Amino acid sequence: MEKLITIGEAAQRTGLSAKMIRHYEASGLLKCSKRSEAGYRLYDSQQLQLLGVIKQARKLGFPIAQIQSLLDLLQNPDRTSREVKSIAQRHLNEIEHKINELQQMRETLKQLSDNCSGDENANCPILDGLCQNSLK
Amino acid sequence: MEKLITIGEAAQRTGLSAKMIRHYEASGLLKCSKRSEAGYRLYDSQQLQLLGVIKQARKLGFPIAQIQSLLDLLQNPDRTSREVKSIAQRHLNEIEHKINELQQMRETLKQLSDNCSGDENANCPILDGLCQNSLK
DNA sequence: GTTGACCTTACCATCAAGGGAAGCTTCACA
DNA sequence: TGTGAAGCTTCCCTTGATGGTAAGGTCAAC
Repeated sequence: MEKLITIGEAAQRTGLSAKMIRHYEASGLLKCSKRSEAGYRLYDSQQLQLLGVIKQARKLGFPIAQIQSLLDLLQNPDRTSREVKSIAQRHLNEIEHKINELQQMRETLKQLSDNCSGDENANCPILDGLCQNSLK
Repeated sequence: MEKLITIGEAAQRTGLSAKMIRHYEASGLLKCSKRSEAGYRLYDSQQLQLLGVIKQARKLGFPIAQIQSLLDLLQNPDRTSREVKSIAQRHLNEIEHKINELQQMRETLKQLSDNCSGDENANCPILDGLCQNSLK
């Protein structure tokens, strides 16, 4: 006899919020199979495990759609690690792209900021930089 | 006699989309002062300049609310560069925080990915990593 | 005078997350 | 047995920057 838990306990165990567990369900990630007579969602330990996977994947920044694919692969014994790695690689590229964008911003902003005295004076290289005419 | 331009030309000159110029106006960033008889927005060169500032600031990732403050300071002769620098510094911290988060994700993901053979095998360290039981 | 490019407003979607309302259920304790 | 608190349900709204689309008015060139 499998122990079933309510959404609140599942939330506590996984570190997700009950709100988000319902949201993931609505997004098609993990449909809850059982309900109590009163309509409460009931999760077994396998589903709890999958919720844990969702939590970990979100922590790594995977978008819902990719988590969907990962969950599918996880539950498919015919998967290949190539398929999994491909998803991870795509996400890794995405992450690196974002890092590059942010580093670009940081460099530019840091240069402007370093040139700014930050005192009572109205003159400001940061504003000057923003006014730099890039108009066509 | 100042030359006035329509939103389409302003968009072209600044690199913003007409859509976003209207959006910035709705957000209170830059209200367009003049309309043609037919109701078309008309921008003078000073406003075009400010739109350019908005464009540059967005390029650096500043959120609308901070751009609001920057525009206010830009147009206020009594500003101090300290105020400007403070805004830039806050945003810089924000950027660095995001970079750190992403780098964290990258490291973890890269480790998992490097351990994955990416072949026909079903066994996959990436999935194993995601299943890593973090349940309470 | 018609066509095509441009403008207007208004509404909807994205993405992950959360807020809050209104109403039902469960449980513990007096 | 009653009551109150805590937990659950669904539904709708908000965030932030951006884009899409629709329905309609305007302007200029041919």
